[in-house]
Amino acid sequence: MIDHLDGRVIVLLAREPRIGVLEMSRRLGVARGTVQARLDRLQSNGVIRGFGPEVDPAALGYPVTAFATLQIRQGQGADVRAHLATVPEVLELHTTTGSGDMLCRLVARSNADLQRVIDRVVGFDGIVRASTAIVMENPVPLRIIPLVEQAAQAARERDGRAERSADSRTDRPE
Amino acid sequence: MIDHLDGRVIVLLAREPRIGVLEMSRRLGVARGTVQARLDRLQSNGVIRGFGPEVDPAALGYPVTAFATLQIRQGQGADVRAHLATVPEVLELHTTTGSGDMLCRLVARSNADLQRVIDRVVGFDGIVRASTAIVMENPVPLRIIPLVEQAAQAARERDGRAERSADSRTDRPE
DNA sequence: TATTCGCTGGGCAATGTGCTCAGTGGTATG
DNA sequence: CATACCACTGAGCACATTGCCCAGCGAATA
Repeated sequence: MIDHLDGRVIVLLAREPRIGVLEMSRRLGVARGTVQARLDRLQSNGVIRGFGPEVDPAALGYPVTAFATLQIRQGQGADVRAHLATVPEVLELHTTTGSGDMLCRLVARSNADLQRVIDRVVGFDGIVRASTAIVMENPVPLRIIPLVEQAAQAARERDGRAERSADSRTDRPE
Repeated sequence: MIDHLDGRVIVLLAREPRIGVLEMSRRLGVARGTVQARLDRLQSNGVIRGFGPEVDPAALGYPVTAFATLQIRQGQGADVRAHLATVPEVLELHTTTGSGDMLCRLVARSNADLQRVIDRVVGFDGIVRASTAIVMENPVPLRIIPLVEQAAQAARERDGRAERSADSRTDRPE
């Protein structure tokens, strides 16, 4: 999937997002064209979806986050999805196995405002029941780097010794 | 919190992340320095946390996503948090109100692999029970733009008519 | 009225970008 | 074994962008 150099590119990019290709090539000890090519490949692979700004809902005035588990009336799934997509406070929606049918992440301006949001969310015919859990703390914010490092490490071991020699040239660790 | 111009900056940045400040200023019809200043302010405000690459776990070889609700033994919260932070497959962790005590997002290489991940997650003393919901579909991937637009619109209405005249040129308020 | 603040529009040197090229060493294919 | 292919290197080039400076302007504020 991705090799060790790819991993280092991603990690570096995650740490200093506004870094340029040239500076990256210097840090990684490879040629500029190589970094360029890796980046292009990672993006066309879909490994890197984009570089959108990470916006903090709290700073936007929505400090309350909650997760709602929804039970859907049979056959209404598509309508419910479309409905939820129109609610800006619904940041994310998944269909799941288990007791609930859908799980969505909500934000609101306050606990009181959350009531309004939930009313809007469940105020739709196909939704039978909703159970909500308000987020108090977020000890591990959404992260990907540990997984990238694990994937890169796995690649290193998979391609293993065969790469070692080339490795010392193309993939020097920092 | 943010005004209309801030909103446009964020939306534009979300749509074309690799765009430069100069090109932005052209698109938005304002001076380069203005965009520069707005961006700096948004970042120091914490509205924009960063521009980290968005990595797709599926493309990394982790196509299975799940949400686990954990029940924690009283007083073991801190230990559990520390434990979960060491598991790369734990992408996110929240403490919540409601029947569970924590909610975490997991990824795995397969359904079978998910078992391994869950075993690792719950294989820790402080965790009493875990209930897992596997994600089937993701009709609304994590998004923020609708919320940004709503916040920007709210600002526009809040500062309202008073700003109208200036608006067409400077797009001010805060 | 004087001050402050945000925005404009311009100019400047330094830097980075997109692009191209030849050369090299591994790896697969015939 | 020879060949083609692929990824990487290192270099060069024209061009655009950046970071930084400035003076001027209008509106809000004291």
